[in-house]
Amino acid sequence: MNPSDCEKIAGRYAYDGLDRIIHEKARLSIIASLAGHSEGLLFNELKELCSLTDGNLSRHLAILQEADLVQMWKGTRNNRPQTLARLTEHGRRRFLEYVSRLERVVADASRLTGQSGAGAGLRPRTT
Amino acid sequence: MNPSDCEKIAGRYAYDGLDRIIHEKARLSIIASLAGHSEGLLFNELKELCSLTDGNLSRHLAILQEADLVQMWKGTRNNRPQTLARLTEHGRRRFLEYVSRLERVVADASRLTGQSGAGAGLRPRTT
DNA sequence: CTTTCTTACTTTACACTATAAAGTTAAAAA
DNA sequence: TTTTTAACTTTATAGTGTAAAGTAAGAAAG
Repeated sequence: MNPSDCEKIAGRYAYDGLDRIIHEKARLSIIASLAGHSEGLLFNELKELCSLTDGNLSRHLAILQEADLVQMWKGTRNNRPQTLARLTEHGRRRFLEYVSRLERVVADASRLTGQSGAGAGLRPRTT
Repeated sequence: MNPSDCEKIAGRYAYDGLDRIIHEKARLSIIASLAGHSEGLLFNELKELCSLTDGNLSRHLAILQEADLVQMWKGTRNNRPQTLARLTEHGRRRFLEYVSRLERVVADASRLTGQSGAGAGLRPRTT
């Protein structure tokens, strides 16, 4: 196959690998935070790092836990309940997979630079 | 500020710049396709490249047009109506901006490689 | 020439989901 | 013992992605 042909194959830009659960902005924040902190992060640390509200963070963590991407640990610090969140090994792998797909998006985008278009003689839509 | 401190600042992983309109998977597909084809793409070409249904593509194109990221041109080929979609200059800029934020996500992720965690002596949650 | 078929979309209705407001539990302070 | 604060959880809602149904117009068939 001619290399330039791959531009035309069906699904070339479908980005199937962009895992829905990870792709959501808030959860991407959470997972990226956790990826950089293998020892885990406390609920409030995550809240700050990701600029999320309590309820929002709680819901997304539940979704991530459900999907076995994140593991939650309950404990106490200074007689206060504390929740520690950590990436699971599965979550780590899924995230790395996700990122490798992201890299393709970025690579596709670099193709944009330095292109200029030519008009096709069609009239602009009126509706 | 110590470089290692930036890991802790509030909002460090909020990824505010991840434009909601572009971030959506289907629209990211569409925009990336268009970014690589400055001459524009026909409705059916986009449909194929992004593996989207007619209705789906139509809705997302309308949203992108509304946001002035994509421009639509109506014309005819072989006595058949044809719609050509193209990135606007504004859309091109917003996409490049978006991609530069994506690159940060990818950069953050590279930090993941080669880290191993240590347990914190907390018990696994039971609920 | 008019009926059916195909093409190229658009509109609509539904199911899903992200979000924040309200609720809960328990320790600490007053 | 009442109030306040901390640390979440649950719930209600508004918003959104998706596919099924709908539309318009040219082409083919009879």
